[in-house]
Amino acid sequence: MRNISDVIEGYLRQVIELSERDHIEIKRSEVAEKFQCVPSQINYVINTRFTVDRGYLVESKRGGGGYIRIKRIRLHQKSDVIAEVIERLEHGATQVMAEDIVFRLLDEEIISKREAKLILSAVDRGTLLLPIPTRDEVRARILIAMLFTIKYQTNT
Amino acid sequence: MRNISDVIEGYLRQVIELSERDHIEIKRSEVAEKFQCVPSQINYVINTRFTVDRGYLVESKRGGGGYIRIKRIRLHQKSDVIAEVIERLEHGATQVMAEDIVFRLLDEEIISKREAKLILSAVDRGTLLLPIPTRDEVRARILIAMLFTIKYQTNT
DNA sequence: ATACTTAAGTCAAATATAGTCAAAGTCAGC
DNA sequence: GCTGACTTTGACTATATTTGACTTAAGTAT
Repeated sequence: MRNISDVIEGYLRQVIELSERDHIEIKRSEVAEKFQCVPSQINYVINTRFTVDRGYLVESKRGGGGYIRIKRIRLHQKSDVIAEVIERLEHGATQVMAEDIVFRLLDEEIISKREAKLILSAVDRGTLLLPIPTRDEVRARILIAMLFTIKYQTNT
Repeated sequence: MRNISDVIEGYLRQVIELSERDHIEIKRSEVAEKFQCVPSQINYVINTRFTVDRGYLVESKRGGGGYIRIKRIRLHQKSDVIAEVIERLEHGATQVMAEDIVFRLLDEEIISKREAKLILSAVDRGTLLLPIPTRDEVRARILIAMLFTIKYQTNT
């Protein structure tokens, strides 16, 4: 039996998927009601699953007529996605950040599944086996190096 | 009467066998309950019996809705070459060694040109930026991790 | 302006899982 | 009986989720 957070995540993803626009607007209390949970659970789902690293942007408004708006950031220029991602890595990368980024690149079809696995295995904490904060710094450098390789790749 | 670890191993094997999918998900506490043992016994069984060498890959998640997922993996056709190469890496890898190995894998058509570049960029001394001998050790671990990924591909 | 109403946000405690590690137990072979 | 490999056990740790009390912001009525 799955947990409710994953169910809500799946629901929101689907709503975004089926939407004509590039963003959706939800009412926190309604979604909470639909899934029989407290409203702050929706914040939890959004904070843990709809992050910038995963390619989402969230805005909201309180008070009467309030809403939570979730946008999918789909950049069609691959190099833009990579450049953006590299910028986020400048100050070190935790394993979770790395995973989010790699899954996003996979999702955007910039890398293949096999390449994703390759990258993730390279930057896994069990592979690097270095003390923090060196580990996060090395991880960031490896990711940046690999992303550069992908970005400036010749088609041969 | 066999020991409980063997019994649990047999049970899990059977569950995998009967499963439609190539992986199963279990709840550690439920299996422990079923066999009247402490939960960490399940970890013991998994660590000693469902290893990569025996063709399994294990993932898990903690917290509410947590699980342990056991996957079967399929050997890459060229796994012998990879195994041989990994052996050479056991005691650290200089950049030159890494390059030799990657070129050989490319030559044997085990990896693509793009993958070769990806790997080389990850283990470049300018990327790792660590002092010797740590650098050669980390480089070896990264290479081994990536080669393992190539060697063992899951069926999905 | 001020007070009231309606939302969403924050944060920490409670809960639910799984992981690690080392001590203690078991058993086969010498 | 002794030794070593393997197994069993449980205390402690790590991580993810759920819940609710309290806070903050925006709109509305007086």
